[in-house]
Order: sequence, then structure tokens, then C-alpha cells
Amino acid sequence: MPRLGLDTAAVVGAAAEIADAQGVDAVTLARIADRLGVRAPSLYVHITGLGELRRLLAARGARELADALRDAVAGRAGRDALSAAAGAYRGYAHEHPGCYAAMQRAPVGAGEDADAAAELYGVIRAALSGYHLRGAAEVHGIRAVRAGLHGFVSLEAMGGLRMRISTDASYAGLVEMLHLGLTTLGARVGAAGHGA
Amino acid sequence: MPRLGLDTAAVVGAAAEIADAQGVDAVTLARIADRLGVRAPSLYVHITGLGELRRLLAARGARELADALRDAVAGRAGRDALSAAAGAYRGYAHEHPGCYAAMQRAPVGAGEDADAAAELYGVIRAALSGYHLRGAAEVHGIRAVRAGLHGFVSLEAMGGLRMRISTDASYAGLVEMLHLGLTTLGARVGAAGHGA
DNA sequence: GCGTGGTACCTAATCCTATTAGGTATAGTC
DNA sequence: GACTATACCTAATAGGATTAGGTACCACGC
Repeated sequence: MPRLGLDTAAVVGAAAEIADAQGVDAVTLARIADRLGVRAPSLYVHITGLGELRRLLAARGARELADALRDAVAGRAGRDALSAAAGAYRGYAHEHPGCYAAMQRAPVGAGEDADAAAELYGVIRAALSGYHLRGAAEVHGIRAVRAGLHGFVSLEAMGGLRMRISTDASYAGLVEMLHLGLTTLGARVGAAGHGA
Repeated sequence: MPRLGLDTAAVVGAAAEIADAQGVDAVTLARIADRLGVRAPSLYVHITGLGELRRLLAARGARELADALRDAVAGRAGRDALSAAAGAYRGYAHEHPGCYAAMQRAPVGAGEDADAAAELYGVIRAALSGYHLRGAAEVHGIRAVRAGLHGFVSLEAMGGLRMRISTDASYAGLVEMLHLGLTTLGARVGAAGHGA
């Protein structure tokens, strides 16, 4: 029995593959161990338990999603940046359904996940910088965008969009609405700024 | 051992109470049986298994949510109806976090859940009737509203909205954006209609 | 009022998952 | 070339879902 030299990242990686291929519920220690060529108890060398593993998986998903958004937004601004971010967001959710779902299961606590969540928040914030939102309005704007994008892909993933109408077109319409809303929000902030 | 005269609804009801009080993951047959004063295997008289139970729980949630929305929207129209529906939607999610979460876990299939999902869709559609959307635009509008509301309460539930800014205000802003978007969508449809 | 059948509920047992305890041998270090 | 740290192992426990196979309650017939 040669040592395989596993580490926490390898375990989380195997969990991610299983999650994406077979769904989050299929992520069991037994299956992960099997995929890594190891017995289940051996995983405890690298993780403290299933709970931590799920948190790590969620954090990994958040980081990957943040990376995808950063890449998509690079060199773009305003509506263009919003559109690119929205496309990348949905793209990630489609390509990594298990990891995306894992992010929803594990409530954001402290530590690893909080960092990843903050990173994701920062990337979206940067993507919306072209709308010149400040203070509370910026937070409201970011929340609205996150709600819209997350809500859409979440409904899509749970099979909730059943009408025979293009979901691509609906998503484009949603992004359009968000653009309109952010623009209006920005105009208000601008007006208030001038008045102050 | 007197018979208790349980039925499927009672079992699902117990599951709902556990889900709301302790989270969806706490919904186990053992706990349900305990709450009902019965042994776990006895539940199989009323349900075919945990899978079905979760589907029934999701369907129950969708039906309750639809009822809440219907009540809230009754006698209102346009922006008023949207606002009331949004408030009721978030209210239900807050009061019944477990049932709401259960709706996301169980992918909508056929039968009971599909009916409940269709009912929910219909209620939201009725709530938006004041915007005079037709055809694809109506579907896009309904989807945008569902995405926004679901996304917001979902992020809220997973502890994703951590900035020290009022979530109530953010939600109001989101609803405002949706109103603006639906109005714009309605205007376009109206213009297209006249042109045809 | 009394047998009779359907079935709500039971116990016992199986399988699967997570997790802990304690051993073994491998990989790197002096 | 011996030594220590530890990656991995087997064995065992506990709790969950589920199946098999009783037992007795309840409603119905007469």
C-alpha cells in the first residue's frame, strides 16, 4: 500500500467532480474515497468531517465563480461588464451544477467561506463600478444583481422554468432589467450627489 | 397500542414543522415518527419513502406560498399587486424557512409538485396582469420576478447578505427595479401591438 | 353481540453512511 | 542505516432508510 500523497485540495477536488457529475447528494465520503483509491476513514487525515468538506466545497465554488467573473469582466465596463458577468455567472452554474448547489447548502460562516464570499462580492462590485453607485445604493444594486442572477440560475437548475419560451431570451431580459434599474439607481445617486 | 389514525397529510405536516424549526436536513423519518408517537417503519404505510416525502413537502410549500400570494394580491393591481406579492413571498420564506428550502431541493417532476408549481406560476401571473404583458414578454416578466424574489430570499436565507445595510431597503429597491422593468417591457409590447 | 377481514402499527433484521480507536508501514531526516 | 512522523489501514459503533413478516385494532357483515 504505497502512500498516495493526498491533501485537502485533492479531497475537495474529488468531491467537486462527484457533485458536478452526480449531484450534491451523491457526495459521500465513501464515494470520494473510492474515487481517490482509498478507504473512507483515511479521509479524516485531510478533513475533519463531512461538514467541513461541504464548507470547503462551497468555498471552492465561490472562488471559482469569482475567478470566472473576473475573467469575463476584465477590460469591460458599464452594461458590457454587467452582461459579461451575467453570462459568466450562468455559464459557471451550468458547467458546475454540483459546486454551485453546494454553495447554497453551506451557510456562509467564518473563515475560508467568508473570504471566498467576500471575494465574490468584490468581483461583482467591481463589475458594477461603471454605474457609479455609492454607499447604500451600491449595496442595494449589488444585492439586486446577485438576487437576479442567482435566482434565475437557481430556478433553472431546479427545473422551475417550464414554459416553452427561450430561457436564454428570458435571461437577457432579466439582465436588461437590471441594467435599467442600476442606471436609474445611478442617476438618483448622481442627482443626490449634486444636490449635497 | 391504539391506532392513531395518521394519514399522508399528517406525516407531511410533521415534516414541515421539523423543517421549519430545525432545518431541512433535520427532516428524518426517525424524527418524524418520534413527533407523531410512532416507529419509523410505520410511516411507510402513508408514504413510499423519504424521496416521496420530500416531494410532498415541496409541493405543500408551493401550495402554501401560492395561497399566501393569492391573499396578498387580492383586490390589488399593477405596482401595488407586485409589491404585495413580493412582501408575501418574502414573508412566507421567513416564516417557513424549512418548507421554502424544501422547494429548492426537490426538482419539480410530474404529478403533485407540477400541479403546485403550476398553481404558483398562475398566481404570480395574475399578480402581474396589470402590466399587460403578452406572449413571450409575459413569460420573461414572470421569470424575472420569480428570479428576483427567489434569489433575494435565497441569498438572505443562506446568510449571503452580510453588509450592514438594511435588507428591507434592498428588497424594496429590487421590487422597484422589477416594477420599472415590467413597465418598460409592457410599453414595448404595447408599441409592438399597435404596430402589428 | 360476534366472527371476520383489512390494515395501521409493531419488532427484527439488513444495508449504507459517518465517525472513532488503534495498528502498520512508508517516507523523509539525522 | 535507524528513527520519527504520519498517511493509510482494519475493526467497530451509532444512526439513518428500508424490507419482511407478524399482531391486534377497527369497521363491517350477520
